[in-house]
Amino acid sequence: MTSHTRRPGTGPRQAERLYRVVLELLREHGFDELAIETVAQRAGVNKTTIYRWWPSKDALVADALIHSELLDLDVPDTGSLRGDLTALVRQVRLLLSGADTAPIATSVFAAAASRPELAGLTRDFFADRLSRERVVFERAIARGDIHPDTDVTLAVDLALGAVWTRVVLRQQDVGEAFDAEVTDLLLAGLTPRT
Amino acid sequence: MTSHTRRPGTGPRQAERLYRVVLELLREHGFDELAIETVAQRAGVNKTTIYRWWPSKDALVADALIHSELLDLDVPDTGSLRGDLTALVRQVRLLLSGADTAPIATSVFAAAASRPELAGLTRDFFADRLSRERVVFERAIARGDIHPDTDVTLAVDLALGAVWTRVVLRQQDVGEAFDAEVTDLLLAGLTPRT
Amino acid sequence: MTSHTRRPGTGPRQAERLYRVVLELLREHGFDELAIETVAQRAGVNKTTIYRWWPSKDALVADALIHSELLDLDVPDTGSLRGDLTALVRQVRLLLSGADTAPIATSVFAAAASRPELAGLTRDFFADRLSRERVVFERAIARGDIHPDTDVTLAVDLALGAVWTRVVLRQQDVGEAFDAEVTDLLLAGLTPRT
Amino acid sequence: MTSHTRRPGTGPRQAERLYRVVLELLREHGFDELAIETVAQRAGVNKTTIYRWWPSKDALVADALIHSELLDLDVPDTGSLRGDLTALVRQVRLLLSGADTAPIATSVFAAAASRPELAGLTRDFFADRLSRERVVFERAIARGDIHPDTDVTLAVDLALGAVWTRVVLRQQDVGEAFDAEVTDLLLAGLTPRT
DNA sequence: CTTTAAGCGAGACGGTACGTCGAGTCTTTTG
DNA sequence: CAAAAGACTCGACGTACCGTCTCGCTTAAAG
Repeated sequence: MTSHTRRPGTGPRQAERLYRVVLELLREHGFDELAIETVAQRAGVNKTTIYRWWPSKDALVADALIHSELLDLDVPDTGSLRGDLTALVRQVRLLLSGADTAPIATSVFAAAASRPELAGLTRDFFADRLSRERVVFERAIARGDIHPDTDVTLAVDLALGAVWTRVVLRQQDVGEAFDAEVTDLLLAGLTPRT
Repeated sequence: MTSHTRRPGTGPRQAERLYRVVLELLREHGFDELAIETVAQRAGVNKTTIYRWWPSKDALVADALIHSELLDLDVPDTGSLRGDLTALVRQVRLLLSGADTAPIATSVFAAAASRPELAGLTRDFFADRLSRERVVFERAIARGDIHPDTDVTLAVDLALGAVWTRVVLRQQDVGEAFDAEVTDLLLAGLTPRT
Repeated sequence: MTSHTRRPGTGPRQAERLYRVVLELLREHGFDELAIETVAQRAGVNKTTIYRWWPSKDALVADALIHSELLDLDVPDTGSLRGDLTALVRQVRLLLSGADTAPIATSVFAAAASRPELAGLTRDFFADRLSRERVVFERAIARGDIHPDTDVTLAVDLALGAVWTRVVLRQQDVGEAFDAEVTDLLLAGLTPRT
Repeated sequence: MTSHTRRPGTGPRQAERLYRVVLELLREHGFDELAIETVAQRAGVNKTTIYRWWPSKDALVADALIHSELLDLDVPDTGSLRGDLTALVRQVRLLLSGADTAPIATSVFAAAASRPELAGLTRDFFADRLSRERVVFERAIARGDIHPDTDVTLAVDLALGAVWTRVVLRQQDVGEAFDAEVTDLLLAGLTPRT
């Protein structure tokens, strides 16, 4: 995220290639099955070279993810809180259940539960998301759609958590309908009563 | 959960001891660090004996958890939906953040994301919970507190997911206040407007 | 050398095969180039199995040598000290310069200079030899050929050392003539003057 | 030994420093443990720089030794063969067992057994010594102390070898007495009988 | 009360990946 | 443009667990 300015010719020359392979392998086998040896082989890079630059598999994976677009977030601006919320839920749902992203995202965020180095990544990722999702709520407050004191974090946690629970814990497939349902329930809870 | 009726003298004689050790080790190091060799050593049981009865670490852990009281749920009946909901959230929160249970529950449920054998356990566990939590909502419907068509699963997913998100993904400590906040927001979403 | 009586089915089952391979590889490449991985591969044995029984390459090599006939010594009894001495020098010369034995013996004894585990082997080997060579001198003393106070160790060291120096340090090929020359000079030094 | 005459400013500018470090490290850890990487680090020189000038560790060590005074020999001239011989044996003994020189000399000469580049050094060293030790014997011959046809090489090999055997192979500490004993035995063998 | 099968302990093994070390080569930058 | 710095490949190291197999001893219920 920060771009360390290094003396030229310095730093891991094969980083790009490695990141690509890491993401591929994550997609194919998930985080647990990811072996550094495999990364090295498939990238045509020596194992030693990997260990020279990353102290652990976790660090490498974290870097690969940070470097990828996988965790990028589009802050929606549809004009209504309902539209924006639905869009947010949809994004998370796709991340956690899309064929390409699910194996990566779920296995990494899950692994983060017991791995300090990934925990950092995960915390940052969700904090970063939150700070940008906040905008959506601020616009809603400005429009008078919801109460100014709304606990944004809590709302986001409910929405995000619903997706995680349904998709990861209950292992059920859900579609667009789910986005709407979550939005509805949440909206009902947030919208001030007349 | 099903209790296989075996001819007596049949089946793993050391099961109890093993389950105890597994839970101890899960508590101390989490699921990832749990090694069958360690279980065998600490239980004073030969590794072969474990493999005779359980095909994998996952199966052993699943059995140990099923056999324990760790995942038991007390269906609350406080007289009000608010009270019941708060109690439910509280239980989950304690499970996922209590010093004794957190390392076990989070590491196992997280691991389930990529391990079929644990996935079954997890799915069953949450399905089982859900079927019993349902009662709480049925009582509320009977009392006329919420609409009869309420999507109970969705409500539970929001509540449960909020806890998971906050505690596991954001890695933040929360207390009783959180239970109430989640309950409030949810209740507001569920309660019919005049 | 001692044959540990073990409970049956106990101990390294592949020892024989490994010893054979170790000696082969020593012969082909010398001690320095000997890699445990290579031993394992060529013996069709897993690396782990080797490390289970021998703590180090040195220990394995030591065992392989002890187990072999390579270091065996034939105590000569030709009737004269000259004959016996010549035979002894000859044996050492062949050991240190024979196509089959030289790479093994020289590389191992040389390596012993800086490796405690081989040092033991080497010391024992030469001590053992000495104690048996002593007989030759005792017979000579009995015959009155040499003085009873002859320093046997010293004499042996001169003989043995001459071979080592010429063959290993000077890297010169020598033949039977050398045995006789060494014997002559030594004999002249040992034989009492009239 | 040969001092390559180079155009000034050409050639390894850090040679002196490297030689010093090599000798230090040899003294501390012996030849086997000597790593080029360590030499580079301790000398504050890049590894590449070393490889530019020396094709291998062996070559570097050989040069370092040639450049040092460690292998220098003082040709003794005490007036008697006995005195000269004792002095020669003494020198070798000190070289092979002195705290400063032993780790270097034994580990390098031993390694030479299996390393062509060091073999050259070793051969040269002992050949050079021999040619200078020869003087001692020539003086003795001139004095009529020993027979003109004396095989000098053989005599030297016995003396030198006795030290190597005792010190390196048998790993025993010896003192001045040893020098005298070797000398005595040898002298008895060399001196013509009346 | 004994006998017989289920359960178990003990020991050895092949296998995969780990994280590290050092050798030696190649490429890029700098003085 | 030569020398130094930096990145790299390669092979082996010694370790940790995995999961499997064989064999012979316990032990407890059923005859």
